[in-house]
Order: sequence, then C-alpha cells, then structure tokens
Amino acid sequence: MKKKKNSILKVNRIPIWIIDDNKSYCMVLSESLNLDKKVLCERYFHSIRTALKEIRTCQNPPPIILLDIKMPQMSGINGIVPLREASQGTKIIMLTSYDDEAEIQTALNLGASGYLLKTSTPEDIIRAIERVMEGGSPIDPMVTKKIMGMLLNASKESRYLHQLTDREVEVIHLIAKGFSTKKIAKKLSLSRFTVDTHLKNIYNKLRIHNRHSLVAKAYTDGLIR
Amino acid sequence: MKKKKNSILKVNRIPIWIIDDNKSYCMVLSESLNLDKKVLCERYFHSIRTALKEIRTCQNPPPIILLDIKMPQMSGINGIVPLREASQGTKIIMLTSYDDEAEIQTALNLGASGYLLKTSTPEDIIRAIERVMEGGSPIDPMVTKKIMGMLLNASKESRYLHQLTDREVEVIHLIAKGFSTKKIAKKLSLSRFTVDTHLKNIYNKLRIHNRHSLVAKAYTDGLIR
DNA sequence: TCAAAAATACCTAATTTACGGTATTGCGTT
DNA sequence: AACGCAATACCGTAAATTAGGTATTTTTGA
Repeated sequence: MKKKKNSILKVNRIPIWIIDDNKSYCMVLSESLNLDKKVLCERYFHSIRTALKEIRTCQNPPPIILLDIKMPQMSGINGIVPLREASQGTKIIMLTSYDDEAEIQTALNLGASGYLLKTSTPEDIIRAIERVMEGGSPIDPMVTKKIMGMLLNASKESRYLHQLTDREVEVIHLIAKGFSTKKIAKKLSLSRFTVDTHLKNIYNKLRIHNRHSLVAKAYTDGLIR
Repeated sequence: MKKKKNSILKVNRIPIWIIDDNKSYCMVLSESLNLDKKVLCERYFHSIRTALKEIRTCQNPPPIILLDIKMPQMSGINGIVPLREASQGTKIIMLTSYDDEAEIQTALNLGASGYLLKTSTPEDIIRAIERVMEGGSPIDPMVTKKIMGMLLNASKESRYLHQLTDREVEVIHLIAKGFSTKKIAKKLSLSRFTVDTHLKNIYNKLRIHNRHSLVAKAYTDGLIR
C-alpha cells in the first residue's frame, strides 16, 4: 500500500462534481451531500459540454463525477469516454431514473465505476462514492435485482418463446455439454434415433441446421448460461 | 403498495438469525448488529443442521438469515434450499470470506437474496438487511467489481490462456454464427482445407473434439458474449 | 373419453466433420 | 542464416450428422 492514496483520502472530504441537466435536483443533491463531512461537491454542471471544457482546463480534476444518464443534448453514456480521457484518474458514477439493462451494460463497459438510481438517498450516494474510492463498483441493489431476475427468468422465457418441450430442453443442455448423439442416447437411455428426432424437431423450431448454431442460440437466448 | 409491509417494518427491529461456525465472529457480529436499533439478532447457530431443526419447529421464523458460506460439515450453499423450503418467507444473505465467482452464481441461483464479504462492516450488513427487506439484492461492491472485471477481461484472458491466434479466433466467431467449413472458407476467401486445419488446431488447443463443444466453450470462457 | 401433443423408434441417402498425415510461404527474432 | 510460428493448402477416410420419411405408444388437456 502506498501512502499517496491515504493522503488524498485524508484531506478530509472527497471532492466531486455533479453533471445533471435537472438544475433543482442538482442543487438539492449538491447541498444534501455537502451536509455530510465526507464529500464536497465542488462544482456542478448542467451539460457534459461545459463539464468537459472545465475538466480539460482545470488544475485539480475531481476523483469522482456523478453523471446523469438522461440529458437532452448528449446522453450521459456518451460522456463517459471523453470525461475519462480528459482526466484518467476520475471515476464516474452513473445516476439515472431508468433501470434499463442495456444502459447498465453499456455504461459499465465504457468504464463507469458505479450505477445508482435517482431514488438513492444522499447517504446511499455518499456510501457509493466511498466505495468507488476504495476501488469497488457499487451498483444499486434494485438494479442488481433486476439483472438477476432477468438472468433467472431468461431460460424459461426463451423456452416458452420457442415452444420447446422438456425433453428437447434436456437434449439441448447435453448438446451444449459437448455430447454426441450416441452419448446423449446412452445418458438418457433412449435410442439414438429418438435423440435424432428430438434434434430435428429442435432445429425446425429454432430454424437452424446444426449443433453449433444450436449451442450459440441456447447461449444468446438465455436458455443456457 | 400494501400497508402490511410497513407494519412489519415498523415493529421496530428486523429479527434475524445468524448461521456461522466461527463462534467468536458470530457473537461479535450479533452484538455489533444489536447495538443498532434497526435489527435484532434473535438467535445464532454454528451449524446448518441445528438451525434447520429450529426453523422447522419454531413459531416465528426470521425474515432474514445471515448464512456463512464456509462451514465444516455442510457448505452454506447447501443450506440455502432446505432453509428456504423450511420457511418460504425467509430471505438469505450469504456471508463469506471468499469471493469466488462460481459460488456467487450458485448461491444466487439457489435463491440467496444477497452476497456480502466478511470484510463488511456491521453498518454494511444492516444496510444490506434493510435492502433485502425492501426487495433488493445487495451484493458487495467488491464482489460486483470482481464479476465485472471478469466479464470485461474474459475474452482477452481466455484467448491468451488458450494461446489462440487471430485467425483462430476469427474462425471461432464464424463457427458460433453457425457457418459450415465451406461457408467459412468462402467468407474468409480461404481453402476449405485451411479452415479445417485451423479447426484442428483449435480443437487441440482447447482439448475438445467438435463444433458444439467449441461454441459452448467460447461462451463459457467469455471468448464470445 | 377423445384428440392433440409429446416421446419414442426405425430407415436411407446425402453431406459434413474429425483427424491422421504432409508441405509451402512469409514474417519476425536471434 | 537459422529458427519458430502463423497461415496457408491438400489428401483420404471413418465416423457423425442432417434431413427426408413413417409409425407406435404415452401423456395430457379439454
């Protein structure tokens, strides 16, 4: 462990910036956060453009930026990359009213360090900031829940979507484990012809023509994880 | 929104049980949590067996159980299903010293509501309990970070791990799209023999013997997402 | 209880795959 | 110059797969 990291932390409050087009929310949040002694909202901006201009010229870019995802001119998503390029040390916590899975994925892939819903309390946000400073990636539990629910239900949904039968799903899982027709037949105590028939029916339902497509589809459609 | 939910919350403290073989940790945690007025650790057990016996016979099973994952006789993982069956209303928060990805997946799939590392402070744990009561699924930010890192780096790592060449990776992607040897050859303007050779080399490197295993491996190893 | 759906089994022909070889070319590194 | 490695290409063949049938039994739902 280096001393440097501590020194930043010990200069009392963690400096942050907020970027959010909603001016009242921005002000209220800023003041709420400043009530606590842990963080200090130094500045806030109502557009990514102005924030970018500032971060490129200022002396001390903040270690943390709270970034609203939904903004008129430029989506918060598009702000992640330029902001991080302008200041490599800065970590970004997305703040949003939506809980759209695709956005979460994109935001995190682009290098956001956290993802909070706007229903978060100031305490939640402060906690998240501290977590990010420690190297974590806080994601709102509700968001986590949503993603998990998605993952868990995907296989059932997909199965229903394709009208696959129990046996067919069973065969698909074995195919995905690399088994050949014969092996599957042995494993399920069936004739190889039966397995063949199941496979043909699966192919027809999924409109594919071979095993490798089947495995790919099983993964992309969430039938298998 | 129903009123019922609030009524439960308003009976002051949320009752919880702790199951952890480490007796001193168990006691200390229990007392720490009880310092706060939000939760009340009613009981703690040092084995799943005793906790199960109790939950099956008691009048008021707790809404929340903190369950240690690493225990001598029976892994905490195996406790999830019987505990939930014994008391359907009870939600389980896994508590562990490890941050093994497979365990997280398994635990969550089996119906655990949260996953915290033992480095969590009592405040973290109380917060997590409240989140679960609200229907969320708190996962320790460090754990989230680990999973994310895994997802992001998987393709590169996996590729490096298996020493696959550029061309080989290219072929794998086309296989995953369902193309046959001939189609791939046409697409890449190669001889079908060349594609065949690439495939043979891939099989040797990954120690597999057919296309469907390849696609499965490409997905599970994160070569494809 | 009757019909539909699912699961089972078999056959054949055409096609594709897997895998054992061998071999040439080009591109970096030493 | 020598070497390793990636990429390319070719051959032959046994095994596996796909796709077109037909057909019986079991299960299930209306």
